[in-house]
Amino acid sequence: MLDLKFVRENYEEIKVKLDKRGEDLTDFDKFPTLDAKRRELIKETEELKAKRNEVSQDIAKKKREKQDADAQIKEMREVGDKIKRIDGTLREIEDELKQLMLSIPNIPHESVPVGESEDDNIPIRHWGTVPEFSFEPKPHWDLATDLDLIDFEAAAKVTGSRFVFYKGLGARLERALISFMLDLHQDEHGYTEMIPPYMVNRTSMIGTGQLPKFEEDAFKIREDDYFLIPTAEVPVTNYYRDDILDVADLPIAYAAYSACFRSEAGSAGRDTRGLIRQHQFNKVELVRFVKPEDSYAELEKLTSHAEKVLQLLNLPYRVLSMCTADLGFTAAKKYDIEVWLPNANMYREISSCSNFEAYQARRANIRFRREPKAKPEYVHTLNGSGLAIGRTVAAILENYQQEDGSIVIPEVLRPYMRNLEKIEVK
RNA sequence: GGAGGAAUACCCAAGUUUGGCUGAAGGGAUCGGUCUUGAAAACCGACAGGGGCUUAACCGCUCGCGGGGGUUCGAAUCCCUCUUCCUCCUCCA
Repeated sequence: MLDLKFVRENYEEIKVKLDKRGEDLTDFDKFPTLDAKRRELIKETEELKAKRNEVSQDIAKKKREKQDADAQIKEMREVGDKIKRIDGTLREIEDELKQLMLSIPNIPHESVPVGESEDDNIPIRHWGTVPEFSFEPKPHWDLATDLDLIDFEAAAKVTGSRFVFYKGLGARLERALISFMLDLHQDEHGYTEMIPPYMVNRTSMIGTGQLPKFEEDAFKIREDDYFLIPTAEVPVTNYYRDDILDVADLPIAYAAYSACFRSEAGSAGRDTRGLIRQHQFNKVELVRFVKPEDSYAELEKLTSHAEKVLQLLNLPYRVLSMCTADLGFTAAKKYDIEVWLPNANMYREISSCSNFEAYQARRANIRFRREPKAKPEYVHTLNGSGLAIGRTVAAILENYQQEDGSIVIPEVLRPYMRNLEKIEVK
């Protein structure tokens, strides 16, 4: 959510900036009228309330002195009715304005490249060497099935499409990656480990920006109005909803493991095979709460933490700066990290690192105080995958595959795999 | 799931029966000051956040006693509803 005053004072300028996102902004045109109307009604009703308060005091005094106050009571009855009418209208206006503000995306940072589609995202660095194979590299789903690491068909029977069973060393590899990443972020990067609830309420989903606009993307538990989390970002960011943090505690950093659930509405037919696009997948998510002036340096830091995972796993990747059209709804700036997949012969997203500035903090009301008596300010929030586990498994299988179909286990994972060096065909 | 009880400012806690100088007593913590070589103690003072209007700023006004709604001229106090927590029963990993 954007700041009301800021929008009021910079309306035309903001409109131009938001237009670069390619979002439909017809609702935004209603802002000046709604905003003005709201302020007018507030002024009106508050003047009446001031009068009512004053006269009520007078009535109280008269009552105590056993004097007659019927005339004033009658007058205030009318004032009360008027207040009720105005407050009713005001509530409607405020609801409408709130809905409008919740549906306006974040303003892109000035450093974000202007673009019209994902083709305009700018690669800013590459790491690692794309492996050369003396044979045709297999897709990870074939490797996983041949080695009995993952059962796609059984999951389709038991649940439906886009679910998997990890089995044996496959399950162990998944678990090794989770532990490896959590250990790295905790021990080397200073994050506090966290396992959040996998369901959240509607307010939390609004807080981080998934709702109200993207309800169809989430799985919903209808009886309770709960949602399965699409990412640990939602519960972890909302951990501090309505809180005022102590400046001395900033930056606050959590590395959260969770399963993630996505309906993948609108992606029917895309990535139907393999681990790339699942309804349920595991992820280690990095979340940071920082001082506003630090947030862009923090974004670089956060991104480097995610990159470090790939470096230690020795998986080639590149980092892209997402353009205005591909930023997502809530981010002011976003880097995607894409890992090399040999069979697909292309880079695929494995992490997304974003600076939301105060956009989420304003929605979720997360603030901090610079001094004991100072006025609270909104924190800046950031998050990034560190990393998506399923896609990391896919990348390891494809990049570390041998001609005989076996998989060499990356060295950093071996301590988590009983020092196993290789997964071989039985 | 059933039966009770509770929610007041950073924490504890009065006030709710009998609605009106309580927009909130008192204590603790914290911050500032006096005293002291320094500290403690004692004493004095500050201590609610948010929206709006106005102002150069201070001030003033409005909202605010878990959330939301209602009754009333007027609600922390009465009514409805939701949420959370506690006790007992039931169930359960």
